[in-house]
Amino acid sequence: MKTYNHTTYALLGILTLDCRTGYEIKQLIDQSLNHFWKISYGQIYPNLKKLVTDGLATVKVKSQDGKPDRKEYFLTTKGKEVLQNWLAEPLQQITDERNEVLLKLFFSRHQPADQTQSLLLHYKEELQKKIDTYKAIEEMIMNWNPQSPDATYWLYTLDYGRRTTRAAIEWCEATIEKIK
Amino acid sequence: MKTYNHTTYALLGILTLDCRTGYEIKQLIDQSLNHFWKISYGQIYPNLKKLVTDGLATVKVKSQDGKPDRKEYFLTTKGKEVLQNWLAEPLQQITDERNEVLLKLFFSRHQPADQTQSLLLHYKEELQKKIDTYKAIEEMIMNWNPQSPDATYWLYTLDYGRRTTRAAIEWCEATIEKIK
DNA sequence: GGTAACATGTAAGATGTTACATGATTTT
DNA sequence: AAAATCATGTAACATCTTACATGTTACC
Repeated sequence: MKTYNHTTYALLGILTLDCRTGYEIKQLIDQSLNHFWKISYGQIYPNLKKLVTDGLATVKVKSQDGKPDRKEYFLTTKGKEVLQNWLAEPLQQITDERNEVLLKLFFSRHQPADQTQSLLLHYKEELQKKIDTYKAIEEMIMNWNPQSPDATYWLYTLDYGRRTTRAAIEWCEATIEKIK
Repeated sequence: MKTYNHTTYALLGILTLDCRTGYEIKQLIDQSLNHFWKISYGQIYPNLKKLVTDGLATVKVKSQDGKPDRKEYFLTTKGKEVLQNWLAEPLQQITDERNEVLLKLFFSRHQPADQTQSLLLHYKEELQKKIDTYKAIEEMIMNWNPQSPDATYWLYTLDYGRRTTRAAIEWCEATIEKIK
């Protein structure tokens, strides 16, 4: 069985929603997957094209008056199959963490203690902003369609973000105290 | 001020330890930074070379009998400065998460509930293995040199891993329950 | 005799980011 | 008049992974 990259799977998943153009996909990701998955136009457009050549999607060009043309993408049966097969596959990586704060902290004996403290303080503030974003995402999901069978799963991913971010904030506080 | 990539900063940091060759660096990272920073030989060797051409390190070739030649790298004053400047800089990204489990979960209405449960169960098991690794890393740090001024910071990074992983495990348990 | 540990490296390919390019309409 | 929104895309570059290539010694 052929394998595709993660970007492809993300696109296949999003196409099961009513999200059809590159532009819409980018927006949806920025609004609801952004906390655990990012994607740029430089990935979206070439990969959408590839979906079509691989037979995973079809495309229809729609002219709109007053607005630019839209290229609407639709999953094929094969595309849906590939998505479901991927879901059923075991995980490849658990987490692909690359944490810049921890990298800096690891070498922090080479800087004064107060500099390390402000590093952690800054990090804590960013994490608190993240918590605020989660609130905004939750509201967006609820406004969108809370009865949708998708919504339940989306809220689970949010809960993950909240719990782990909260744990990280607590770690920040504890570590700032220890450094004092 | 010129900027370098993260791999370069990681190498500069490691060269402040008594870790001098590409091989040793790889080992150290696999043993103690691995939970938040990974690196491959394909990054290490070319980047070490670049450190020298950029004037951040010098290299001495040592012949050993019975063993292959070692190329030992040493930080220059400029190298130490670049490291310290980077430590003092504000963070570029908070976290660069790309979480495959969450990506799958986000689209999990396209698979049966029991498949999603086993996805989470598998994830939970992997997280528990991670907790075990933290224990092993802690022992390694304590055996190495617990009095070292570095060790304190290393333990902080470990604590981060433990706290956030524990939170993730709790989330797994709660979410598996909810899906039932 | 085989494998693990020691040791250095390259080449190809996959993947991702950033900046640029275009252009209409709508809102401020 | 300027900026934001809608909409599509590319090219250059940065970065990372994987597989391959090479060779010795020590241990089982």
